[in-house]
Amino acid sequence: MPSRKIPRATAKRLPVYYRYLNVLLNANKHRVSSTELSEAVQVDSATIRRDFSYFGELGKRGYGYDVESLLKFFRGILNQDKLTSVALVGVGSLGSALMNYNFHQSTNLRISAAFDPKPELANTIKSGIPVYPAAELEKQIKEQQIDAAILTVPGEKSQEVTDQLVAAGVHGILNFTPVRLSVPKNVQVQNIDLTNELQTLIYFIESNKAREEE
Amino acid sequence: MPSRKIPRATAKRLPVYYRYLNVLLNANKHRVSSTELSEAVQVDSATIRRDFSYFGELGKRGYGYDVESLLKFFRGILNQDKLTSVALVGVGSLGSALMNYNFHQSTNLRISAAFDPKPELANTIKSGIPVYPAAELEKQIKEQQIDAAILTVPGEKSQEVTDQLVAAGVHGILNFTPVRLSVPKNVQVQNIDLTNELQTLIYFIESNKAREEE
DNA sequence: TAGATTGTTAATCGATTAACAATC
DNA sequence: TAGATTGTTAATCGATTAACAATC
Repeated sequence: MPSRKIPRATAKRLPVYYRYLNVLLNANKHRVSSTELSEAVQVDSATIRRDFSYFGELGKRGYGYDVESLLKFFRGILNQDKLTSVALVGVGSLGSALMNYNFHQSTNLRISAAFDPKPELANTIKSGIPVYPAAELEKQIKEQQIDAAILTVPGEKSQEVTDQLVAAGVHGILNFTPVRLSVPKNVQVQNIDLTNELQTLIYFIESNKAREEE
Repeated sequence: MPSRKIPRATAKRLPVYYRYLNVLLNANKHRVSSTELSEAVQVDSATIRRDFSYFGELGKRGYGYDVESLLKFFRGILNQDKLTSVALVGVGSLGSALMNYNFHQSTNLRISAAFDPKPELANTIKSGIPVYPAAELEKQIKEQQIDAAILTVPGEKSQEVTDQLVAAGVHGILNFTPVRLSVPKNVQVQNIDLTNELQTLIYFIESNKAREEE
């Protein structure tokens, strides 16, 4: 039902488009051109048209794109037409913050189960999400047919927990630990390394300064 | 003292290399080849050699790279030879988690000031970091000569706060809000959009499944 | 028809990688 | 010298973008 092979760079922009289309809908706009979109999402208009074109001829020449139908289309592409349940493993301070984070408000995603080995957390409810002991990980993930997990455990535990997640049938991991996980090739990993991001930012700032001093 | 123009993709990998070199140092390894490094950091060995070569001839043919001297070199490149102070604006649950996050352990970075408009937080200390009222933002940033800020305010406030940060002299922002900030071109922004990351992950999982069913 | 904007061709750019001469 | 591994050339790949014919 979707289409051929979508470039990775395009896939990463889809949520950006999707979000802005929702903004337009709420503002009661019915049409939008690639140029208008371009300004709002800071992506070149030709790139936007190219991105859209991977999915077919979604616009009308001389007119632009119909907000509602485009939104409806992307809703399907991004699996936003059904609720997706996600697990979170590691209820430390970052994990807790993410449990409290409102993914659900803007998307059809929710964290439906959290796991942590600390006995005092077992079988409690945090930010409306049940917290299970680590031992129940496989059972719950299978029962709830969870496909994706957010990994916020300490780095030393991350590979071990990953193996358990994979064994339980998870196909994607959003990895907040600095460890490069090894997973079978049918499992997706997206790394979010906060230290690296901050370090890179500092690097760019400093090299920018150096460049300006010329 | 550094060198010419480093490609963006290379710059983003520098912290990854840096971290692993520290691991090697702690493990008392004195030399490493691009092939060994490649396995650990999951980057092609030719890419690693190319990356390093932007900074000069850092290795010895037939031998590899000397861990200690490479580390020393990258320490300079990544400004890890001096302490860098960073501000955090928006002490919500994500902000609090980041204040508690141990950037400082693995790098020479620390959050030295946090800001929040909530009166009950003003002039308290959280996770060892002083929290100032929003009104003191410009004053503190200037006094502490802070160059980079972590932005964890609600999306609606983000542009306003960004303008204040820029006015106060900040040159880089790690933006956790979904808003695409507009900043002067001498200011760096790195976006970390958690909702997008999760949505993209789900997209990849689903399209992988679709591909496997063939 | 005149004006606007798409979808796509072709050019360009940036990043990755295979392969190997240089050399420790 | 023989073996190993770099640094770099050249090829390839993937992503971006200018430009414009197609067409609403």
